[in-house]
Amino acid sequence: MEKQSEKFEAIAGAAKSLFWKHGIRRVTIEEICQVAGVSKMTCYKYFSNKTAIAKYLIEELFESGVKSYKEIYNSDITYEEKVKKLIDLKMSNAHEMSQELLDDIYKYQDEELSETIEDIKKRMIGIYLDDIREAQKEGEIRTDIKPEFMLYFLNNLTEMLTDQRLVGLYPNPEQMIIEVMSFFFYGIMPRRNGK
Amino acid sequence: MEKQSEKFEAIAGAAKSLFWKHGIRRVTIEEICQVAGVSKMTCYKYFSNKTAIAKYLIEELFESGVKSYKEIYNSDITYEEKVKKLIDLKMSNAHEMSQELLDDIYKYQDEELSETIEDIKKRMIGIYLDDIREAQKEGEIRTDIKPEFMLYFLNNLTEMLTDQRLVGLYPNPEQMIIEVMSFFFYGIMPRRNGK
DNA sequence: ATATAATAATACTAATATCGTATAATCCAT
DNA sequence: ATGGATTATACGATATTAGTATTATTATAT
Repeated sequence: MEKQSEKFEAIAGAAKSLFWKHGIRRVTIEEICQVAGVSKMTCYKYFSNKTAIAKYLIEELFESGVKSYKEIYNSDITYEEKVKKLIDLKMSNAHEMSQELLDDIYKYQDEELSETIEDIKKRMIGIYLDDIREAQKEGEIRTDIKPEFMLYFLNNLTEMLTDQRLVGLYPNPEQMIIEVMSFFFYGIMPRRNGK
Repeated sequence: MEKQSEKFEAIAGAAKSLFWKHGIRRVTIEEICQVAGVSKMTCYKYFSNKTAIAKYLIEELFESGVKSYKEIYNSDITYEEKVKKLIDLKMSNAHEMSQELLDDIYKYQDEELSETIEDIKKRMIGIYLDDIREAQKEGEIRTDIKPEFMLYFLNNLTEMLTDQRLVGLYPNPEQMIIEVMSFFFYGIMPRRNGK
């Protein structure tokens, strides 16, 4: 898998646009080659099969995702700001891999691909949980909250933020995020003084 | 092809949503059955094969399209109003069959399906041309314009109206249609008096 | 210009997927 | 309970796709 080759990128790009549109099952190698403007032989030079392409794309997506996440998490802003920025990030990247595509991948029933995704999920959860625990140590979050609960709740939150029934209640997404964030940090009790 | 059966509609609906999303080639009969919640045998009871389903859907679309068109064309409003309403109709129905789907159908290389579409195109052109000629007789349109040119130009117009480069020039689609319509009816010369 | 490496084009077989049908089991209204 | 419709399952025939081998073409460096 030698990277930064023009052909390699062409194949990856073509595969991504096709996979993201139709799922993996429906797309054939030859189709990818055609869109990439590359012969089948060249494709097999870089990837052993369709799964390998999908695996590469998913891992690449994960890596760039973690990179963006870490950039925000390690930046020198308040915790509240970080959470807000992370939510913004997640919302703007919502199209990156839709639930529909994930479902399609699972339906595709490829052992290796499913494992890759499970593995990535575990790694992401690990990263998040570590950071939550760190935040607890730093006094940013109440320590009597289970990190796992917090993570679960955050996931739920991002789902809520794309739910049209909620979105419709606010004049714009910004307003919605501010209100949800405020609830997330301070609960429903009247706001206390200071931080 | 007995219509108004529950199963029949389920199959047609499932096929439509799948075809419209992925094109015809990528979708299998069994997949349609699964989404429709119907067994394969039942599917074959109503349709002899995938092409037959697609053909039915396309013809149905055409018929309802012609119906909407005729409703507007035969209504008791000015010609200018009719054209505006027809453009509105076409724009709101733009998703009904995208150029992308049409391309996909041609790529699918099914003789019967291509013939069906060609046939429908011809019938639509016939209807439009007849109505244009009638409008010329009624004095609604200059008689020194070839009906075929007018039809060609109208098609071009509707394409323009979905072109983002044009859409971006106006605060809203309404404004755009008004300006384009005005140009269509009166050309670029300063507006004359009366109709 | 020529040799060399990379890529494309073509053809091909094996594996896989899909089609379309037959059959038996199941559901469901009367 | 019975008949009609539907499903579930299995199946062979067909079509598609995967992956590889071979030859032709193109690009590139010398």
